[in-house]
Amino acid sequence: MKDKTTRDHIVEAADQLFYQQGYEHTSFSDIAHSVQISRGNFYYHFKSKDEILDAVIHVRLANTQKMLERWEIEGEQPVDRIRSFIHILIANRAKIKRYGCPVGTLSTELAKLDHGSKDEANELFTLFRVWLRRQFKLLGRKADADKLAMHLLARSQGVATLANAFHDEKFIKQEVKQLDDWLNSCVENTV
Amino acid sequence: MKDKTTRDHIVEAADQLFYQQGYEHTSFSDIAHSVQISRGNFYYHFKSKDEILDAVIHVRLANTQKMLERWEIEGEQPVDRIRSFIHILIANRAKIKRYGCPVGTLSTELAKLDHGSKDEANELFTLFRVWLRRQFKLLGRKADADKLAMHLLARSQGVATLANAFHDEKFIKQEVKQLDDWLNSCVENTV
DNA sequence: GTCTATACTGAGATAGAC
DNA sequence: GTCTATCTCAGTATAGAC
Repeated sequence: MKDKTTRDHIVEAADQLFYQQGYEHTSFSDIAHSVQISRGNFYYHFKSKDEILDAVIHVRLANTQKMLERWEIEGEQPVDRIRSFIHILIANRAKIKRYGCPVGTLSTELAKLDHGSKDEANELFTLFRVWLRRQFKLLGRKADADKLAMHLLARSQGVATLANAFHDEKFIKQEVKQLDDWLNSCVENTV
Repeated sequence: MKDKTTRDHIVEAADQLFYQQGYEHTSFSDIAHSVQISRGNFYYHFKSKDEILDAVIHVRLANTQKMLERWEIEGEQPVDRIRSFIHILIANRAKIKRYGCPVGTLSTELAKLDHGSKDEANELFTLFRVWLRRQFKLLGRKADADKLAMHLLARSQGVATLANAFHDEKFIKQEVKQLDDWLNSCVENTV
């Protein structure tokens, strides 16, 4: 479990590079150079760039799933769990400022390329959406749980996009404060 | 004024293609094919792809400026003008569903490429930001006008990103309704 | 001012030696 | 499992004919 295979290293490097430079702009040479293996070598591990993307997406899906489960355990109340989601904006603010949201930017890029894996990439959004929806239901907002989940997702995306464009971390904090207030008002309006 | 030059046609075609396919993914061949000229030919008009991007950005900046001036004339009250901004989400919903927001997606892509023109592309955001800020000030929200402008920009971006990912026009309408309510509450809380 | 021919570059991909 | 060598192909760019 602890010894990472070369394949794992490739996926890990590709994951980072796809986030930082974008999928299309990242070449085999970039990944090979990052992993310190020859270009030809990793055709032994992956037959095409699409295959690497597929592997990256599945790693991200698995990691996201694990994170959500962790939040579920750590947060006693649904409100606390939703707050965990909101506060990744703060935790990851430096990276968001530089590269945007890893979920949103990949989704946007693959949509433009009309790439075959775009639906799988959007599953990342769905993972969050379903999880948030469940938390809002547990909160007592059965009727509009999905609406609230989508609203929160959209707000987070917008914050990431603008923080990236304006290179502004303070804006993230400003908006997170408003999101906290919004979340509290959701609790008060519980049915 | 009415006879468009070949150069204008190239910029127009590039503008569309950059929006639909992304900047990097659009090749010279794509543009040449769209304008019906030979590939080699437009090196007469533009020395590089970067130059075309630059021209496209400047056309977008000019068009945006004109649109903002139009809204300023058409809308009697600042509230009406801000509402004009909110409702481009509705007017352009079909394109947003397919390609996302033209401002946000270009900004995100150029940030990842670390492209030299990224700051110019972000000027598009600034144009909206400054204009919205002025409207909020006119509304009587002098103290937090910029905060409100950025908040509105972020919300719009988020809506566009998610509508694109989930291919969902109804979501746009749902969120625009909430933005209308939010705008009304801004007026009520006027100092 | 427009087009053809051509050269250069780098990315994606394969074969086969070690 | 890793390497080098090599191929193809598309995108970028230039020179010069018409």
